[in-house]
Amino acid sequence: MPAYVLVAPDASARTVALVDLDEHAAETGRRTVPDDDLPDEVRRVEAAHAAAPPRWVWDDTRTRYPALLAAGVRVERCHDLRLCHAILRHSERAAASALAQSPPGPWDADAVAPRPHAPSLFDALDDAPDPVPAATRDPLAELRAQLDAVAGATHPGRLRLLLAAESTGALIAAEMHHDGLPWDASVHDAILTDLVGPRPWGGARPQRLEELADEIRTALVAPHLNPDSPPDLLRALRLQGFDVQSTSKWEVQGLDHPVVAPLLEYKKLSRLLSANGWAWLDQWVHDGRFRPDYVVGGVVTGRWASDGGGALQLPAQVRDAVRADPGWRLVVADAAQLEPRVLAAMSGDRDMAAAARHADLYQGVADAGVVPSRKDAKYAMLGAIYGATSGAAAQLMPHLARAFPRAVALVEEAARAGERGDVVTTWLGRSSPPASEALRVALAAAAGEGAGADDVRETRRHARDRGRFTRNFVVQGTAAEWAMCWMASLRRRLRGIEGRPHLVFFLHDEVVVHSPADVADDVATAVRESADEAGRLLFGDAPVDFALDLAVVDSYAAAG
DNA sequence: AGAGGTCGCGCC
DNA sequence: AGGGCGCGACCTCT
Repeated sequence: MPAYVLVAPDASARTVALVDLDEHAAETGRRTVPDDDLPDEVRRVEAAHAAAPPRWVWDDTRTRYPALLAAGVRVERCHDLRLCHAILRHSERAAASALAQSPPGPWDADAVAPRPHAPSLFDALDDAPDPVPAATRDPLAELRAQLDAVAGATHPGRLRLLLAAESTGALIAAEMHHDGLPWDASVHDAILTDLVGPRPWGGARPQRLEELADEIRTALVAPHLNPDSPPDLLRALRLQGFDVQSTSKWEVQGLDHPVVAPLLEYKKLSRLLSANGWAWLDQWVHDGRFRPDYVVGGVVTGRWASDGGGALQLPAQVRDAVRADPGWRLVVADAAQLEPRVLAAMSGDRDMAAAARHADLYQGVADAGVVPSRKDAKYAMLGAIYGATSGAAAQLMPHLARAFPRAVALVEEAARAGERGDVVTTWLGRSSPPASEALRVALAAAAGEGAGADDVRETRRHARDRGRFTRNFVVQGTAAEWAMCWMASLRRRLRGIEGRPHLVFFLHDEVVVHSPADVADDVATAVRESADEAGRLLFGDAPVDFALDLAVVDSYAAAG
């Protein structure tokens, strides 16, 4: 059993204590190490336990790890008390634990002052007190509370895996920020120049956008129209006799008018320019690297969010600027139709798993004769997962329910639970937020006598909204767990490959590894083996394949 | 002037 | 259609 090593701030927060902890046994060997010496101490301990790497237990990877990375230290494993507390606090599977039953304390998010940024000049002027000083948080006591909660949980093994995956995610997020995504600013500049003309001086509109703005004004007979103003645009469209409710792409597309083509192109280009234009390049790309902050656990379902630069929304148009360094390659892999595969595995639906044996799951469903075409299969499957209530997807649902009764029943039950106001839980044990107070009150009122018809209708609508959320939650959340296990497994394998190939990007069901060219094939193998391992870690021997689309490329745009 | 809300649209 | 996000721009309110 590997030793736990605890990093604990003392009252002054200037030193840390290292404690060898054998699970619940008494601590031994407490030693106090000044913050400045921590990188060397970590290096020493990691080397001493190379065979069975220690698990560093600390309050918050976001605040601890960057300094270690800057000093050239990589930690093998950790337990992030902040992230794990958040999971255990809300998980139905640990609801009976002392941790879950205790009142909100210093480890709960809203009680802890966020400290994502480096101390700045203004911190000294900020007289708002830290709601919970770090010294009131006792990492050793919290670790014990968390281990107790896991030990007493239903499915403790799954919960343990979730906490390990989440914590490794925190390590990876910090490492990806540290290493950065290779970004060629000259390629990015060329893409922009090609689309809209050279970068204008100051805040002026680039040439192509100015031309399009003129075309729009002419077509709408509105010489002073500002195409960036939705109200202006809406007024002008209505003056042309169109009964439109908004200026959205979807509504404009349906119109028959000369303004449509230039307006849609204008929207596309101005969007690109404002989101990922020259200003973005200036702000986010330095020394050939894009370094967003990844926010582990930033989405309720367990997906990551990002902070800065819109890292998880990089449009296809600029992906060609992601280039491997000379002598390096990008290994790009995404899990094909991850969510339906996850649904097949978690529901134990063997017929759906058989369809997932096909590298293209949707084609597999079509081939099985469930629906006429691949396109129908995709619509139906996404409809089942997202909760389509109308249109083609809803029409296909009965076919899907007949062919894959267990899979459809799983999402239907999740939806019904959400509509009742219940909490739902992913495969590994992350629970959804509770229903809003408003919904609970409304449900209780609607169940009583004398409820007005309008109120009942409104309550049903609200309940169905939440049902769609909980339906999706169990699948999206479990897919996020699979992805985290995939990435954690990959990280471990990459450490065994020469030349330090490293993860540089993660996007829900897709990873990018920056790899020395001569080991790129080994990396590709590691990516595939990791996907298999993730499937086994979550679902054991469930006969579901997790197919990957994988490419070894110089440019991100060349993948997929 | 600044905060907060909404729209619109990029990604999965 | 239907779930989850982030972010910039515009707009309104204070």
